[in-house]
Amino acid sequence: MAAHTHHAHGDPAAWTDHAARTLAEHGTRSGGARRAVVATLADQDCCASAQEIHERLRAAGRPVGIASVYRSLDLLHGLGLVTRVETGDGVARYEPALPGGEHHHHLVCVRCGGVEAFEDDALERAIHAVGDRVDFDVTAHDVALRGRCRACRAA
Amino acid sequence: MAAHTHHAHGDPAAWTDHAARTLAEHGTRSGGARRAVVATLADQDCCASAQEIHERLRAAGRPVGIASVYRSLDLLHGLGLVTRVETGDGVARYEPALPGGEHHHHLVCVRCGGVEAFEDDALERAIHAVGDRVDFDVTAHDVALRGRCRACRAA
DNA sequence: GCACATTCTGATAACTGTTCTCATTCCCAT
DNA sequence: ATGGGAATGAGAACAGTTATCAGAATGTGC
Repeated sequence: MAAHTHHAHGDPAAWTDHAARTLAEHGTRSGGARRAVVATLADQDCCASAQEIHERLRAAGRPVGIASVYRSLDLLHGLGLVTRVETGDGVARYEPALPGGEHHHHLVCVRCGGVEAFEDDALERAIHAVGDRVDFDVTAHDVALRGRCRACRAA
Repeated sequence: MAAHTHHAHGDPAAWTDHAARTLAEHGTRSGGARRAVVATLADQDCCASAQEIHERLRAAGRPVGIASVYRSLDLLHGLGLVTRVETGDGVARYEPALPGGEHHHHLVCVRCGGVEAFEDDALERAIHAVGDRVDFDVTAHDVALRGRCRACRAA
């Protein structure tokens, strides 16, 4: 899992602004801890767990209580500002959700636990078709493909 | 979540036999606890958590240590005899995996936590197409649609 | 059928990720 | 500036899962 400078979610600043606006509209106050969590989310390439965010903040010299990290993520998720991703190892991961609704899905390596993102229009269309067909008011979906990443395939 | 007599996985006895055979080939001994877990899995309509299986066994007058339930599920999963399903509430659920590879996906109600199953060929095709396109050795996949079930939509 | 090596089992302790509690701090409308 | 209420952080509490270990069950070779 190398660090990337590329952001799969578009301009980080755009999402940060969008998040700040939505939070303000919701009537929340702007505390330092949540602002730090939002900044960390905006700056990440793919999904991160609460503990990873907590650790990243501590490393950046802006320690935030773990409870505040969980609280912030919960609030952001409730407002639709982040997507919760389950990779199957029992930890919840989060990533910024763009207002437009564009999103990606994940490839999870069963060996190293690494996560990569992919997008696929045909897959989205198939999922929406299912949603229309079914007696269920579908509001979200997620897809995880499991297997071995390039590095782990060799090993 | 009403109990159904319909089995989404075909003939329960067929899977039970398949499981027994695979376990024997793998060189495991046949203890009572694991046999009871296999029987419970075979008899269920959709995915169940370890704790649900534990409870079901206790209710049926065949109590099994919770550790044995987890151990059995882990072994069965390792042999590809069960599928692990993540519904997003932090608990792992399991259901029999048929040898042919036929499988379904899940509709998760975000309100009551209920789970329903669905199948869709177009979705499967789209997923396989992604698997071929991507630099990842995909061996499994799962899809969860989230929303409100019929009952919770009204509430 | 019997003895034996091994595996399986179950009670319980330990761990991990997450949520709850509550006293304190901080934000911001007034 | 100040007062009321939300936000924060430390730590306790919790749930699901995994590890440990002594005793019971399995099945193989005789």
